Amino acid sequence: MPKAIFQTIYQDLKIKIEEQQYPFQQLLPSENALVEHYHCSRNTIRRAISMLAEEGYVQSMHGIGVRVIYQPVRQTSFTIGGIESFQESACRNGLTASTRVVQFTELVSDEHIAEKTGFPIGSELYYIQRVRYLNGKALIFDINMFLKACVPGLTPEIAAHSIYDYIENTLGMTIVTSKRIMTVERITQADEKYLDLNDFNCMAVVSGHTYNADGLMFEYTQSRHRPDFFCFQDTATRKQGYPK
Amino acid sequence: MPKAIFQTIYQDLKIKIEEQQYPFQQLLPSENALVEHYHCSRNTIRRAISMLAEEGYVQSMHGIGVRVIYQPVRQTSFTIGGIESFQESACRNGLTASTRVVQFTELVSDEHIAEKTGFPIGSELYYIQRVRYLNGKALIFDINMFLKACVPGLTPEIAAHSIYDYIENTLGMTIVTSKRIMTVERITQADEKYLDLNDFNCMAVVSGHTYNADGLMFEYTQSRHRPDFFCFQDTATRKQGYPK
DNA sequence: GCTATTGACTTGTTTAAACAAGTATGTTAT
DNA sequence: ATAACATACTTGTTTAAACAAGTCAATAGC
Repeated sequence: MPKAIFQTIYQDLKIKIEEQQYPFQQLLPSENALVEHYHCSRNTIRRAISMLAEEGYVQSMHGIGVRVIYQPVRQTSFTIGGIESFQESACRNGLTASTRVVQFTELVSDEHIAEKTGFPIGSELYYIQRVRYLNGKALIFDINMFLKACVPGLTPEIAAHSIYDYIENTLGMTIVTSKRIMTVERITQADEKYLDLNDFNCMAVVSGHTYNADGLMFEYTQSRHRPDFFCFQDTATRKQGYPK
Repeated sequence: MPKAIFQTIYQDLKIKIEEQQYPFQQLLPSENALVEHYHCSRNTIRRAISMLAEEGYVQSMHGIGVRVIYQPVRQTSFTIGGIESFQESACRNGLTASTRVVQFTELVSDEHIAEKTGFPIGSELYYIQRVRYLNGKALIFDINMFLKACVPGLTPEIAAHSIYDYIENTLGMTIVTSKRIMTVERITQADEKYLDLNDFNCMAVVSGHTYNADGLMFEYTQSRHRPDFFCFQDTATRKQGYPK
């Protein structure tokens, strides 16, 4: 439900670019032209455009215009982007997804856990292990740790469905920022035990720290993907005025 | 060299956060307080803050303030971020780097290459293979393809040093946007031939398309990393007003 | 024919103002 | 005591305006 004007314009432009009404390599209408079209101020247009630029849809050129650099990508594997739940990602990738909870316990953060996850020593946590199935194949092994105080009433049943759905819709908590680190690690015994591995000896691992609307880190997640079903997309823009 | 005011404020706040003058979990001074401090408008302050939020340094909370969520990260392996050359990354990670050019040829894009790289069929390209050494170990295998028309006069000597340095400082071209895809792939014969692999049967692969200031894609790169020396960091923020 | 300049575009930066909306802390009335 | 309200903060959105700076093409002057 985008209520803000800039959100509406952003979405509208985005769709038009994806549908190639504004084709690859062409210029968008000038900011002033868009101001007339959408009946808003130039600042609002610029905000929408800057969001598109961040996502690698367009690129502004001083004195020239705004060029479309979006090209449709064929999705072959399981693509990760933004802050999404497993359900959302699976849906976007057009795959049938299911989840099996293989461990659901509580524990208290000790020195070793604190070092690895960033939870202060003594924090009470839920510890969850889940196997994710895509089109029937066991491809992803998820380890989640939640601050118990932030996610009260979590059950294995909820974990089997969607924890994010529970957090956002039942608890009414908003997820805002997620910091993630991608690495490639050797397979573990748990990987071998639970997943359908094809003689791979490595896994694509996404480790993430998630913050709620209060700026409190309430989740640490490690998501271990079988290499041939893993894909992560990113767009980087060069900062102007780099040091030196 | 930040000339813009918002750049200066952004850098100043960033340093103060990194030095923990504004510690983790605390609130920044309010926007109005910062307006007084920096003698600028609120919009300019907000722009600096929004840049920090994008990088996962702070998180704004409506009606409350702006919370610092930056925590120093220990850099264990070779970290990739932003748009950086190999030289820049190596320097930031405190490693000694060297490069060996193992192939330097020209070729013309055919159907197969066009499909994989996005260069139009018939484009004249430089094709370069390089082995990257970190602290003396062969850990990264790079494949680069450059639009010959955009990077004239490229030589193996330049490739052994820094192509980005040549592009930006000698040719005066500006690199603006880079779209990257991270995957994990099985090792190839070239990986085995050139790199010091420790019985890994996978590589961390970063494939990237780079655009210059004209919005023209002029580079396709595939960078193949030995898993234990690969790390990619990312910060995602949840979009408000998500569809439905 | 060539160069220099002008002018009409484009995007980039900054300001000032107004109002909306969320949060916290009072005080008041019940 | 508690609920309701006022109010003084906070950040969020939008507008209008002015000027800077980059690009491009037509034009004027040589």
